[in-house]
Amino acid sequence: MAKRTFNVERFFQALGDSTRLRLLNLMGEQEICVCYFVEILGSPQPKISRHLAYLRSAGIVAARREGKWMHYRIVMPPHIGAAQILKQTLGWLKEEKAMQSDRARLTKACCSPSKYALLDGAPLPTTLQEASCEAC
Amino acid sequence: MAKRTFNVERFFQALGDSTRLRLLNLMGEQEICVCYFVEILGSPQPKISRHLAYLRSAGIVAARREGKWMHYRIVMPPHIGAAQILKQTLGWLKEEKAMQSDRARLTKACCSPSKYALLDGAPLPTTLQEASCEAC
DNA sequence: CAATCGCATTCGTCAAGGCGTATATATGAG
DNA sequence: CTCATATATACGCCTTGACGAATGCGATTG
Repeated sequence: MAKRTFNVERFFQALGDSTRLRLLNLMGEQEICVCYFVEILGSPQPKISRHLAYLRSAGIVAARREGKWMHYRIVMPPHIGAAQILKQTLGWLKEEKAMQSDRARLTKACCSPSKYALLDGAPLPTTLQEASCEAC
Repeated sequence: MAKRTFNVERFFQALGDSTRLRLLNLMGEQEICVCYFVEILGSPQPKISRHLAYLRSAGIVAARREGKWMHYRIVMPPHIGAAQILKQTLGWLKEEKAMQSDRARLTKACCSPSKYALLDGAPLPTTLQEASCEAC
């Protein structure tokens, strides 16, 4: 039920919020379930859901249901210019200290999800390549 | 009196408005006086001024006074990631039909500013390279 | 000095959007 | 069917920001 026609203003507006940038940074090339966002960002679950809905309405992310869990992933906008901007933004975020810290916490959480009440039993992020468990 | 610390959210928010994108597109590599924006966009002058102030506060444009006239130009943000995004966005805008139309009208207006009440006597945009008057 | 020009700012109004809290919905478990 | 879990949405409150209309301000002109 995302917006059918891509909207440039909406696209930039979606990037104009730090919570949403943190979510995009965590997704990167992976598909992640909502409970991980809640755990890593330490924000209330409704807040996370609302921002994910915003990103969905802007055509930047897509959701997939798996049982009780919802997985979110980045999708490239149909607009080629926007897709380039998005890629560049994601690359830029990777160099930000705060964003690296988020990603590090995510990696750590993935190594022992059972230690986090919210994550126990939840599906792990998929297609995660760049970090293996030797970080633990 | 622009914001001293560059703000990433503010940067993207500044790009999330079509009027501001049109202004940035018109500036491109030139320095343009406010009356040209008013003439080309056909918007009320206070509206133009407010959006230019927003872009200034986001650290994307700078203003220079010359007598009665104010000239605006794009300045690259101190943040290297933002600068790249901005450049890419400007390149993208050049390919948009509506943006090309704006630029065409600007070029035409520059050829005979005396035909436009608002522009008569106003300083021409400077460092305009890519378009000469053979368009007329 | 006063008038005018070019532009910026203020004011009132309205819609969008961010937040926390509470509640609804969907799925799986028992 | 009932309950618990995971997530989404609704609600009320507040802030931001977009707009038109009016006004303020700096600079040139006479």
